[in-house]
Amino acid sequence: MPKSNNTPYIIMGLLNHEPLSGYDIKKRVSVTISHFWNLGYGQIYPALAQLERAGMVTRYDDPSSKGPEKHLYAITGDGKEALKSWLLLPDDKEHVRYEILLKLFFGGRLGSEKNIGRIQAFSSRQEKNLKTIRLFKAELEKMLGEGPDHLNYYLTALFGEYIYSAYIEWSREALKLLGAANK
Amino acid sequence: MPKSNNTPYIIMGLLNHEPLSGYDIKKRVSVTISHFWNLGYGQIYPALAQLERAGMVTRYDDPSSKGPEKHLYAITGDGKEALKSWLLLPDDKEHVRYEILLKLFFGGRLGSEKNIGRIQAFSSRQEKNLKTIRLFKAELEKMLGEGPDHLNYYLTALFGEYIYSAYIEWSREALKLLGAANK
DNA sequence: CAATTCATGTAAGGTGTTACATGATTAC
DNA sequence: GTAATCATGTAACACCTTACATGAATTG
Repeated sequence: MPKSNNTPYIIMGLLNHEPLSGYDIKKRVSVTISHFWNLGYGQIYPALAQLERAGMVTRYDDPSSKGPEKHLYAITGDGKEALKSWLLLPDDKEHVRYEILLKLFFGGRLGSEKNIGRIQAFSSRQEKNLKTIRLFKAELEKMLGEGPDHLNYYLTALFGEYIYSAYIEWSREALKLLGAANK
Repeated sequence: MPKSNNTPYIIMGLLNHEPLSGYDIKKRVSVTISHFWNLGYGQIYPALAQLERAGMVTRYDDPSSKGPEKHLYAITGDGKEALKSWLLLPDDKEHVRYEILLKLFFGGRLGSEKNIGRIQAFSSRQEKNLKTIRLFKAELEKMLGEGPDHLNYYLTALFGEYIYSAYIEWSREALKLLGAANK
């Protein structure tokens, strides 16, 4: 999805709570927003350098770090402003890409076994995702009273729960239809 | 999502039924698989040229076409083989990107009005998508007896119905929670 | 007669993934 | 002592989007 470039805003959104290193950012992203928007190191480190050049964040070295040097980044006033204007913009439509549906769509002549196996693997993957997001959601539920942020975090976890459940329900229905056609 | 390069296989999958032009392919994609994998002209035309060079498709000019010249492409034996091996490969995990969740996640301090408006716009969009996919699904339902392909097409439309419905249900629940927090 | 659709393609630029390179510290 | 984790970054490449360029035929 070129032309969006949300990467710097994701970073600034995280830095808006506390200073973090590139490595920290990657971990935060992995456990929270990676379900709906993932980032790699190859995006994070260059974006941090660019944000620093633009005066959106400032860098300083963590004195308490052992081992490799740790660079912490903090958001500046300009960064906060930029983050806010981005938040006020309307959101672009969602982008999805399901290779499983591509192979299902074109794989009618493959025999139902192949298609059944494919859907079963998909369903198992989604069961795992559902478990993960439910743990996360349960954590957030405990903190719902603590300010407006937690409700919003909770809503994104709830989204995941709805979607993963829908994947699983579709799988069950699809397997039923394929099984019936097989006889 | 670089490194997948499913574009040529999508094209060959479509050509496996009948010869088509680049323009035709774009239209087919739009009404069928665009819900889970879209392609632009900037991908289709170069991919067709490359497939021709690789001997996967052959090109000939449509004699019956009026106006601009129309180039039809047909799949070759090599192309059919390549398509089949791709179909037998396991599928890569799904890739999703929801800008709305990004802005929800970071937008807790914006005030619930903004967040409510965002979700309402999202929900309307999904209502439209749901209507579209239901029309498509109804068409396919009529043809379910006509060979194994139609069941598979139907399953992808069913997927869309499940997902769009889940989006809408989540929206309703999220709006309820935001409304309650607002009081 | 104006707008839309038919029809093909290229070029530029941005985004995202993967592999590579490096090395210290901690846990088992 | 070996594996995993901490930690930073670069480079190459592939992919995708957008804008551009062109022009005929059809529909209202």
